[in-house]
Amino acid sequence: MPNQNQCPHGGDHSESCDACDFAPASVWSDMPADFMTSLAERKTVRKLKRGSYLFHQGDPCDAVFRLLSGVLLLRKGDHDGNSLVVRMVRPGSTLGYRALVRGEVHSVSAHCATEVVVCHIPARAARWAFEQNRALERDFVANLVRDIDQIEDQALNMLTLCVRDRVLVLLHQMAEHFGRDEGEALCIDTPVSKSDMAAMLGIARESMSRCIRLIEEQGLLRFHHDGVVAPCRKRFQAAVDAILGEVAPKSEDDRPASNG
Amino acid sequence: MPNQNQCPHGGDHSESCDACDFAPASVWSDMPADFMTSLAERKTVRKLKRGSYLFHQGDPCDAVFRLLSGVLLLRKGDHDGNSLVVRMVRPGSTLGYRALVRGEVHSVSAHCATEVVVCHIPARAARWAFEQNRALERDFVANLVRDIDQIEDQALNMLTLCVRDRVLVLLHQMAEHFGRDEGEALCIDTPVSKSDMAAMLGIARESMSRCIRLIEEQGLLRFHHDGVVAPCRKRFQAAVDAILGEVAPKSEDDRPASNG
DNA sequence: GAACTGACTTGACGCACGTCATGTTCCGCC
DNA sequence: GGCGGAACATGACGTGCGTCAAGTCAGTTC
Repeated sequence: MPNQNQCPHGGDHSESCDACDFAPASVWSDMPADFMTSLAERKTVRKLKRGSYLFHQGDPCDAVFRLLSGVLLLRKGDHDGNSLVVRMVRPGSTLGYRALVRGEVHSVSAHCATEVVVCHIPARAARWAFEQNRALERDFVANLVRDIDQIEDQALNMLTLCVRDRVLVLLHQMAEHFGRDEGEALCIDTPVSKSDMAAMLGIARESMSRCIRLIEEQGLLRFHHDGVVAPCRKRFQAAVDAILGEVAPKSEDDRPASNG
Repeated sequence: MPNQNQCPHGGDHSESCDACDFAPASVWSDMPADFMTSLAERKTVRKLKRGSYLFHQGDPCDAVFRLLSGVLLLRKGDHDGNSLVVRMVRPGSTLGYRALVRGEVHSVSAHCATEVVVCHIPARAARWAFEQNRALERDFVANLVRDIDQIEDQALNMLTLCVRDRVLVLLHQMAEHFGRDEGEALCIDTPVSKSDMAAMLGIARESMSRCIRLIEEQGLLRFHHDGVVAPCRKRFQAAVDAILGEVAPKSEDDRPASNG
């Protein structure tokens, strides 16, 4: 992968907002400078506290957002405690695009799992940007497709896996973005609470607790209040591979599968 | 060796091929005539028997398809019996677009629940079409977004609803497209078997059977080998409303359902 | 420190649903 | 007609997980 263009926020711009969108590995990263400057004039930065909402399910969609820092949880259902977390949004992602395309209302609520900083791009500015720049739109579509794939995979996991396996898979996914190696071990700085994780998996908080104990007894992971540690990364990886291997064999070999 | 009637351009189907994409309520319907003519030269019609596959999970994506008649089930998992049905594709829909965007392989298998006729549009022709016609691409993206919403709703239902409710909701969705009024009653000509429905809901076939008996005892529906009948449409509707009202307190279901 | 509060844990219990095993019905085929 | 194989149905049984109810722990406030 091409390693990486630095953020050109060399001090030309007084606000962090002006720098935000030049982060690497973003749909915005390849846009011409004048285009970005022009876009920068139309956007603002917002900071939200943990627990607050960026937008609610049912709100009209009047902007797209790029998440600069923190973690958002997209919740569906009643915007009170019992909702289900559809997706976790990490820094660098842009959201609200779907509702923009639909031109309707948000189908999810965006809940701040941590303190959050977002770049707010008004719908008109976003539409203008797409009009100006077809490559940008293409990138968004590609993101959209990735989203669907992810959602489908997740839905499949939810339906086919038991709670223990769901927890392991979720933490494995989190490790991709929040994990760091420490010798043999793998430390995952989970940005969300255990309750939130339960909501992401569509399970009861109590089940989550029981499951945590089970996983700890099996020696796969150790849970602390500020994160999760896999004492042996390979063992953890092997466990996850075993889970996902069963669901999607994907290989060509037609096993006899003498079912029944 | 399965004898898939691969129907090349020519023979009896050449005419229907040229006509196929001009069906109303389609992403293709607003395209200029010369554009469509040009596109028509690049596509072919294929006919597949019930039970065969249009493409398999893992196959490279080399085309998009528009379903002309019949019903396809997009399955995920092992391509044997135990797979889960991710989505049902009805005539008029175009599929394979996501894999085209990704430029990778199909993430699902397309299984013919009935005899099926599709219009086969090679990937290059599709890309050419998008290049030529931005509105077409926009429409596809809009479809994509609708897909996501649908998948998310479905996933939410799967997680939150009990089996009985899932069955009722599924049949309610089917009624939108395959239902017809007969006085007080509502007849749903289900294009898929009960086993397939079970796979769509992620439940065991036996659970489906038990659930059918329960629903019949409650007088909501009556199942026959060639379809399902709701003796009283309003009562059925009320039952579904009660189910969805709890889960999604937002505004009512607003699907154009313009396709026939 | 004590009291309070929210996040998490633990146990008891029940039920919905999957699994296994065995009918039953339907339908094509010789 | 009778046979054989799908598709479906039914019953027995085990269990995973949700629910309820209590208990523990950590961080806050006074």
